This record gives sequence, structure tokens and C-alpha cells, in this order.
Amino acid sequence: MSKESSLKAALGEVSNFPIFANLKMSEIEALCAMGEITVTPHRQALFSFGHNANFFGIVLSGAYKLAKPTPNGTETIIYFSTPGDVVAAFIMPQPEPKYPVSAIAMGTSRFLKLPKSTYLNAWMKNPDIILRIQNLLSTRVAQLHNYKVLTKSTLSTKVASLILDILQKTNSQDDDLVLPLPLTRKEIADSLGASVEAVIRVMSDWSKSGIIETKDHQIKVLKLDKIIELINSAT
Amino acid sequence: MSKESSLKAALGEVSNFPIFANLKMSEIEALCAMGEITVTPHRQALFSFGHNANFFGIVLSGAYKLAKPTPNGTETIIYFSTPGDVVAAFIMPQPEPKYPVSAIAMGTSRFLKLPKSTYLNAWMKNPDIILRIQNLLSTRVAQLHNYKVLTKSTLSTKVASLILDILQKTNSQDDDLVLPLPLTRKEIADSLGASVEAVIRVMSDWSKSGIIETKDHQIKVLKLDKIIELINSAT
DNA sequence: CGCCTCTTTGAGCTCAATCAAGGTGTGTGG
DNA sequence: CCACACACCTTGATTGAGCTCAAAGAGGCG
Repeated sequence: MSKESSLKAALGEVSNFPIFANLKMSEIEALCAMGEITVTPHRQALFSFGHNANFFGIVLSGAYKLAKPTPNGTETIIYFSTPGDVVAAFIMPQPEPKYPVSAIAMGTSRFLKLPKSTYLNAWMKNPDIILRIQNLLSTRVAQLHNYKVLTKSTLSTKVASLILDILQKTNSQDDDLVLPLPLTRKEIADSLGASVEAVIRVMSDWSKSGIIETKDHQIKVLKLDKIIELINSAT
Repeated sequence: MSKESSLKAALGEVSNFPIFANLKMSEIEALCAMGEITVTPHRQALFSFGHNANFFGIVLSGAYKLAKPTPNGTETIIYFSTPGDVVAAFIMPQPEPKYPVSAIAMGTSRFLKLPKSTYLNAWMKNPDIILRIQNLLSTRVAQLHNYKVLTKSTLSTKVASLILDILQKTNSQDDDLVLPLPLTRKEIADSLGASVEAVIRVMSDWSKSGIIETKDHQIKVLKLDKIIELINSAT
């Protein structure tokens, strides 16, 4: 498939995403100018922490974890980006932007890569988009605040809260309670600042009592009420 | 002093703040339209978590802690706002904004209160300002990320990191290493998600070894190198 | 003077980190 | 095709950082 036609196909995909909701096709085209589709295999980095940021973009399919290296060689996961998420947009206007995190594919994933110039020329000129980017940012901030509030809570509360966060973000229908991304225990641990072993202990208990079910890194919530209970029962 | 003349005086104050740097006085006037100066005594709330957000503004003097209540009745401090900080601006464009945190004065503080309408009519129409608000937000996000990276570190690392954060934000000259706001041990604890006692133990040790000095809730750093060392030695 | 906030120190306990060891599935190169 | 590396999951035992509880002193304020 040529670059042009694949981009055209991508336009159809992105037009359904909330970030572009209610925009004319011509506007969307302008916002995706110079776009290129990148396919990232499992565990490969789309961009790396500290590198010069010359592109941003939109997740088309799969998922990426946004992670930041810690002083001691490990990494902390800041955010899980799923299809429709705009990534690295808000650092574009900085004079010499560097990526504040690495983006690593969780399973084969597709990304619509847009050059910094498109942000400066199209995104920043569009009042609707600016507003949406700002809302997106403030949602992110709110989530980080929530995390901070949880610091003193027990690990099971944190895991429950993470699962709920991910569920709420994507699944609007309450009937299908499968997390839309393949999550390893290690990733949950890295995301919560906990050890893998501790996460496993919490989740094994839940599996045994039939609260969740794991199959092939897909987590399914069977008793949502129990999860919610765990969050609220925080002492 | 009449409302008008006090506002006029405030304009002189705010014109030095980075958010308004290099703007014409006429522009600043437009951005501060309908502004009112509020004086908040020690421990009083400027606004409260969950309430309807009909104003935002700029800290003129003193300081405010932005705190969010936790499920169990206590509170987590999200941010310390010092003079020049713009507060609650980015939630203004939301349809029915609620304050995501409470703002509580630390010592008698002064605040330039601007109605939501000023944000919608003036701030959002000014490209420079939008950009600066967005940068401000992304700085905040970066700080929250840093906090997340620290979760697994020891408490002394966290305290050291907090002190450094506050120092870097305000004091550009390295000669005067006094934190620009009155901080109690409890506030440090609430900000880091730790217990007061633990924070006291860490800081007493530092006082004894001459790394810091506390007088009347003013913290002075005597050996900055030791503080930095503590952060980097995070195993 | 009594109340309130803040600081301090001590003692015991708990949650989760760390260390250790073993199991499974997948991809890879000889 | 097999062996080996690698990523991930699991369970058990030990340990320690920091939480909780308790008690008390010090400054500020009405």
C-alpha cells in the first residue's frame, strides 16, 4: 500500500475518535497533514525518554505504555495509551521539546505519526483542538492527582483503582468488562510503584475468589462491585 | 482603598509575573478585567474541593496549598502555589467546572480573583496566554510524573526532592536557600503521603547533622550538596 | 488560663519489599 | 529439531521502613 492511500485509510479511522468529533473532513485532513502510519512490534519503542521530540500523534490500534526510567535502572509506567489517545502533543509548542517519557508498544500497535510542524501550523491554529488538548491534559492531571491520593492506601486498593481507571476510560458499556489491553503483572507493578510479587499475590487472591479472570494477559472483571468495594473500603 | 485603585495597584504587581511577561499594559488590563483582590487569612480556604468553579486567579503574595480530601477524612496536598502562580485557570473552559482541589492559605495571603467570564473572553482569545497556560500545565504534569517515579524511594529521598522542587521553582539565585513558604512537618507529610512522625524523624536527623535549619516554619538549606546527594543515592 | 496547632520521642506492629527457587511458554540460533 | 535464553508467573521465608498509637512539651491566641 502506498503512503498516500494508507494515510487516506487512517483518516477514516481517526475521524471516529473523540479528539476529532464533529469536525469536517477537510479540517481533519489539515490536522493530519504529513501524517505517516507507523507499525511498532511488541516491546519496541515508538520514541524514547529524553530524545528530541519532532513528532507527536494518535494511537490507531494496540496500545503503548508511557514509561519513565527511574534512577536505579528500572522504569515507572506513567500512562497506558489506547486507540484514540493523542500522545506527546502538548510538548510540541516548547522551543526544543524532548520526550518526557518513552512510548513502548504492548503487542503490535499502529500509530499515526504527525510532524511537529503540523502541530504548530494546524493544531495550534484550531481553537476547538486547543480546547480539547487542554481538556485531555486536565483529565490526565486529575488522574495523577487521584494516584497521589492513593499513596497511603493498601496495594489491593491501588490495583482495584487502576483496573477501574482503565475500564472507565474505554468501555462505555458495562456489560463487557475486559480490559482493552494486554497487561502483565509486571506492568501493573511498574505502574503502581509496587513489586511484581505483591501484585501477583493480590491478583491471585482475586482469581481464587472469582473476582477477576486472566487469560493470555487479558484481564476480565467478573465482580465489578467487589472491585468498587475494595476502593471505597480504604480504611 | 477603593476597589478600582486596589485593582490598579495589583496590575503593577502582576505585570512582573512570568505569565504576563512581555505583554503590553493594555493587554494585561484586559486579562485582569473584573479582577478583585481577596485577602485570605491563615488556614482559610480560598475555594473548596467539589464546589462550582466560577473564578480563577493569580497568587499575589503569601502561599496557598492545593489539597484534595482522601476517602478517610485526611487530605493530600497536591501543590504549593506561590506568588505568580495561576490557579484553577485550566478548568475554566469546562462546561460546568468544579474545583478539583481546595486552596488553603498558608499564612495571610493575597489573591487576584478573576471571574470565569474573563477567562473565556480574554484569556482564551489570547494565543500567547493559551500557550503559557499549556506550558504551565505541562510543567505541572512533569512534576507529578517525578513524584510517581519516587514512589519506591525511601522517605528521605522524597523529602529531599520536595525541598529541591520548591527551591528550584522560586529561588533563582543559589545564595539564599530559604524555602519561600512556611511549611509545617504535617504539610510535608501530607504532600508526600507519609506520616508526620516519619517526616519529623528524617528532618530532625538533618537538623542535627547541620544539613538544614528550621526557624518559625521557615526551612533553610545549609548543605545543598547533601540534599542532592540524598536524591541521587536512591539505590 | 485553657485551647489549639505543631513538634517530638518511644514502642510495637504490619504491609509489602527483597531474596530465593521453581515453573511455563515463546522465540531463536545452532 | 533441540537447546537455550528470555519474559513472565508463582510461592515461600525473611526483613525492614514506615505506620500507628501513646504521651508530652512548646508556642500562639482569644
